[in-house]
Amino acid sequence: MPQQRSEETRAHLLDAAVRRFAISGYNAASVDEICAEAGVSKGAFYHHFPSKQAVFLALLDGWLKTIDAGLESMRQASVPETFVEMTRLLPAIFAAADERLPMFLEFWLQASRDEKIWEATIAPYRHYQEYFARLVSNGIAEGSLKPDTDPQAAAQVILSLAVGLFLQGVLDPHGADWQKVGEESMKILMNGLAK
Amino acid sequence: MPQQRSEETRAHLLDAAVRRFAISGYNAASVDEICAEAGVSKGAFYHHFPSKQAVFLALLDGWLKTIDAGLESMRQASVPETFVEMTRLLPAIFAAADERLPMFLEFWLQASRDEKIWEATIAPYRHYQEYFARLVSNGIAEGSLKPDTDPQAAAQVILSLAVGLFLQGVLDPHGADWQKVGEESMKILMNGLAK
DNA sequence: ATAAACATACCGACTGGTCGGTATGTTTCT
DNA sequence: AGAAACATACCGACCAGTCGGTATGTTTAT
Repeated sequence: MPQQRSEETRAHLLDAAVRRFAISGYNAASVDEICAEAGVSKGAFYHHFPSKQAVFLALLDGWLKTIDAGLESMRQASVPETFVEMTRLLPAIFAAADERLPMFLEFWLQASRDEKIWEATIAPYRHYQEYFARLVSNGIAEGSLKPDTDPQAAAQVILSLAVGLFLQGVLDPHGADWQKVGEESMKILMNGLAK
Repeated sequence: MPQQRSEETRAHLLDAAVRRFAISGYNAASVDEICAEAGVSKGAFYHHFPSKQAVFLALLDGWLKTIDAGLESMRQASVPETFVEMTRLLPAIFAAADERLPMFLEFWLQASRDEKIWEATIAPYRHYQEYFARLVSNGIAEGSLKPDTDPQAAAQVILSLAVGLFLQGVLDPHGADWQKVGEESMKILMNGLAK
């Protein structure tokens, strides 16, 4: 019977890793720490994962899939109004991050210094920008958006705003009424893009 | 006349620290590394600074002063148009950061986990938000801005956009035409806020 | 049926290396 | 002389990853 615990142990390790990474950060959280929290030995850790980075990448992969699933279900819900989609998508994209965003950011920083890791982990995020750019293009074609809007740039602005909002919101949770700021930012964005 | 080359050595250490922090990051850059780049010994380092963190705080302090100076000179230039001030201020605020932003972010992440460090280092940034909020309030009073705009929230949006833009621009320098994105974001922002 | 042969899951002591910081010099200026 | 301005050697803690070993399975040959 203990033989069958394999998957369970792996799950425990992943779960413990999330918590420790979220609390201490990717670098500060030691493998020993994670093992202690998972209640297993270091041997078990290295039996399931080849390295510390591998656990993080496994977690990251899971979040990316969650986000993609959210994006897909949103696409299938087929709300015709592009702006409504936009405003609903921004929270959805970051809902899978929440308190885990700081560790993701920490990893982002390290990845930005290592091109191989960057390409393998962060670069895939770029397709969200393409999605927003398409929404903007549709809006222009429909005539609901200002015709001189650059879709690529606008998409970048939307994503930048989202990143900035959540970055400040997560790292400075007591600094502002983020609910209100979120609504206000959407209002400004929509006013600025609408024809 | 100060004894020996004390001030010069200190300057060399600060200069070396900036470069190493920018290249390797705050944590990864070791004190030995910084000393080697500065061409002095570890003893010299700990003669001038009580700790590794102290060097970083000294650098941070310098940047904050640079930013404040830029803000002040901008205020004295007394451009009456609030929006013009705004669009000019955003680059000014981050001009002093540029390639040093990643290490600042790394420190930000660590500070967010330690309230004392946070209050001493990051919290003072909040006064920029007050400044933007005042600009928005003025705009509403003048009648050039939508009257239902929440100044605090709008200021937060402006700062969030700036943070998001520069974060993406610095960390993903090849990802977009950041000049164009910057202009586009200002256009959208101004359109969204103007009455 | 069962024992031998093998595979998987896990343990925990240990290693090699790193790094912030310190203790103890030595030199140089006043 | 004596204090400031360094230099050098070293300490102790930490930490990712390794490795020999064990316990608990599963498969295969008889």
